[in-house]
Amino acid sequence: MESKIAIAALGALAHDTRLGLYRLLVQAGPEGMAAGTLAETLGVPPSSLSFHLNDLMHAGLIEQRRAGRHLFYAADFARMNALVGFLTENCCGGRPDLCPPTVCAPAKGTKNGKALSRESVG
Amino acid sequence: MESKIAIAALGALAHDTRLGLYRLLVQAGPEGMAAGTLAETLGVPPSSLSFHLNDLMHAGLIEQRRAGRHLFYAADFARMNALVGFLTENCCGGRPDLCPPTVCAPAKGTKNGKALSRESVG
DNA sequence: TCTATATTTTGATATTTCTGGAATCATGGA
DNA sequence: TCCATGATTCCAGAAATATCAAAATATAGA
Repeated sequence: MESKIAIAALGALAHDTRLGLYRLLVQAGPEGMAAGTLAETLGVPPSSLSFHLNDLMHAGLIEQRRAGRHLFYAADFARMNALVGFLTENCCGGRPDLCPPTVCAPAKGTKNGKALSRESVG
Repeated sequence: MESKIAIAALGALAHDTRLGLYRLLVQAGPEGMAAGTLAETLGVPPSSLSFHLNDLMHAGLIEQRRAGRHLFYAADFARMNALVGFLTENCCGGRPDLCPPTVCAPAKGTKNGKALSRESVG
């Protein structure tokens, strides 16, 4: 049952538009952004935007809140943290100390845009 | 270009069989497991197994190595760490200190099987 | 109510991904 | 060589996803 939740989240993020949306919302923080702003920023037709926002919501990765005529969306950080925990669960049989240093270790120095660039991906 | 890499990794993990494979390999550590053992453990037909292992390899999430007649697969932890960094990059506009405490924070207490269960997913 | 704005839902088509049996390839041992 | 084992590739049908124009819905203000 838990893995279904994880698969929904991973599948939701595994798409160009939705990944862009999610990363925008991570940057925006708890305040989030209006649908219209997101559509404009990413250049996505309104119907497509709704489709993808809905996908992210069903996956529990973002939340919706109304402010007048605008609908704001914000990232749900707890879900992401839970997802990462699920993926690395029981790493090295639960004995990460028996593994090489870089294995089972959390990412470092990745809060400012250095992640997944050439040096870490090769 | 970077986001294509992330999408490949996320899409690879967003599938029941592949997620099961990856999590098995995370537990197995750097030594990895033989294809046959994986097939038997998950009850997947050989052709399907190859298909999915290949997907994970193309996504850079696992590596292959031969030992006699057996092919061993092992998780590539650096790629996972880079992926997590990419997803949480520039969180709260790069000022996580201005956000509530649980936002932008790395997952905690998730090395032993507690992640993505009811208390963290709600 | 009427109109304008913001967003979602519908629906039909196009594209991609998944599945697993059969054939093929690679290795090690007799 | 020949055979057995371990694993991959090929293939075609089945299933799931993506796209976006058009219609529908929700809200605010005159």
